[in-house]
Amino acid sequence: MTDCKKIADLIFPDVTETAEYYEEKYPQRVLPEGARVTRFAPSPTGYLHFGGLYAGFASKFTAAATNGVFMLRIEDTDKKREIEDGVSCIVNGMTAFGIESDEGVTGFDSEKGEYGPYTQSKRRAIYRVFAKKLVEEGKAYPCFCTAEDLDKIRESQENEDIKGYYGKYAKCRDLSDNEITEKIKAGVPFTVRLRSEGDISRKIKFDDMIKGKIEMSENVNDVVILKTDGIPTYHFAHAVDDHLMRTTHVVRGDEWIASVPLHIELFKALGFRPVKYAHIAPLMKEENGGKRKLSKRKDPEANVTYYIEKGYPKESVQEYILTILNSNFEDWRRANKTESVSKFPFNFKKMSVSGALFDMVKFNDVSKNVISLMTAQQVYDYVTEWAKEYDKELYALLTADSGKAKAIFNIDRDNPKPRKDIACWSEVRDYLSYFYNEIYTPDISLPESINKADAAQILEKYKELYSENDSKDEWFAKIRELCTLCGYTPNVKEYKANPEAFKGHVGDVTTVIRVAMTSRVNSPDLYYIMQALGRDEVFARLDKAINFYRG
RNA sequence: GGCCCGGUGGUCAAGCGGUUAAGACACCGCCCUUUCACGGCGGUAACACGAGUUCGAUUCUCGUCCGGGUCACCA
Repeated sequence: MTDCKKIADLIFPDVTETAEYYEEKYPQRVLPEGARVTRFAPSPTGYLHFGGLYAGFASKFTAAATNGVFMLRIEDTDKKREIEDGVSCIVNGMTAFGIESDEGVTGFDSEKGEYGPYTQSKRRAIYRVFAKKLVEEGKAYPCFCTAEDLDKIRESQENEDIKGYYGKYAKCRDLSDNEITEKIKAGVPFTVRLRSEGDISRKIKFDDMIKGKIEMSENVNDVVILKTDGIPTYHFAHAVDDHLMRTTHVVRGDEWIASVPLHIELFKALGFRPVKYAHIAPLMKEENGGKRKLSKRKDPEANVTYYIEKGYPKESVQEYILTILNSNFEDWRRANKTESVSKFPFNFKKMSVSGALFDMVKFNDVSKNVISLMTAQQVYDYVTEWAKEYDKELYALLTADSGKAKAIFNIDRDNPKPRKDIACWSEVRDYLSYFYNEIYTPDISLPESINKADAAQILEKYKELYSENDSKDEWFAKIRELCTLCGYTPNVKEYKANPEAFKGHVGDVTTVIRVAMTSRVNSPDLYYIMQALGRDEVFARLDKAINFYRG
């Protein structure tokens, strides 16, 4: 007859508290009906992954949509993989993209909320209380197998359908009290394993919020719950933490589905009520015509700092994440053009069951739309804030004459059909380079349809006509006049009806002027550009172009 | 290999027994327009395959194939 109590005391001489103490310390939350308590629980093992942000948003939105609570918990139980500023990477990444937590870690060594600590390494004592309880009840036991022992077991299981520490492979499952006592007294390192009561022929069923009903065999593995250093594994920490923090819904990557039977068994063994799960499919990346998981190592866009460096506003990131997170988001957005995303009724049922391809083209489109709706002032503020850090030269240029900069950003912006030119702030330098000689590198080569002699003629005539005091209508009237003067027609329809009669139409003429002014065939309204440039610069560029075309 | 999940246009996706199989991005064309855009209209393009069940399957069942995940003292 084994004396579990004795073994437990032997293993956990440091434990003085009881499970009941913690049950009382972290009482059931008092929340409105249907409120969900969720958490984002990353490990500080590297930069914040876009997929992590994606899952974090899903957690955040579901809590927000139900007036629940959203927590940030740091899962730092693997000291080997941890990196130094891992926690700040996570916290900064979340604030940069506007995911605020109601409770949890707020920075290095700081947190808020009544259910903490929210950093697993600070919860060691708690885990040990519950592990001890399991040992006392005979539901867990010490295991003295070494890494080599385990390797051998693995090798011997090559032809086994079920791999792991169970049945005849679970060598330490039935050690006698004496053996255990001796080894522990001798200081032999050990882990604590769950004594699984699962049966492979029995099925467990659970209802995933996203994937629906799933049926799997019960867990049979005596998995380790406490490592040799006394720190819990993910599985054990998950059960203890989410129970004590009174989490109702666990949103996580679907790589966890396979361990749900284990988690359910753990909750049961601990006497906890299981949480509800929502397993999210991973974001994919296209490669050689195939799909693969967005990779931290291979894909720069997997790192959220990529979006910060490129200067994507957080609104764009949120908007895009929502479009791939909930299939009806775009419809909602069309119906609620200016509404804050926090008003969106987020719903797991509208989530994709399989992994979506991360589409940079679509993301840029979404971002252009978001930015097109901003005012010139907002754009200016965002750009300068970004440039201050990532493009000091641009920052200096913009802030030296903020009036000019805002006027530039305002071109074609304060109207019902704003342009959609900018996807991120790092594109701004190129977008407005021609307004600033300091960063402008002219390249006034013409499209093939226009020859240099004609271009030079247009420009020469235009020099005689242009006046910086013209109103927009007057300016345009002169462009039309210029067309006629040079053998072009101001009327596009007329040109199309009779292309032989003209060298081209007004579009060609403005293209010549546009190229001379901006080095591009595509730009915002030319009139305002020329206004912003000023008389001297306009003529200087006209002359320069004429000389260039005359050779 | 065992177990789990998935497979609708190039991409993301609605639809869940009877539909001309939505919509968005991309692409093409037209219209609007002083240009460039924006916008509007239209177009190309899809139910992986094979059997069932059914009066009728994209929708249900089974099999095949393909993709993904998982089988650690990592999370």
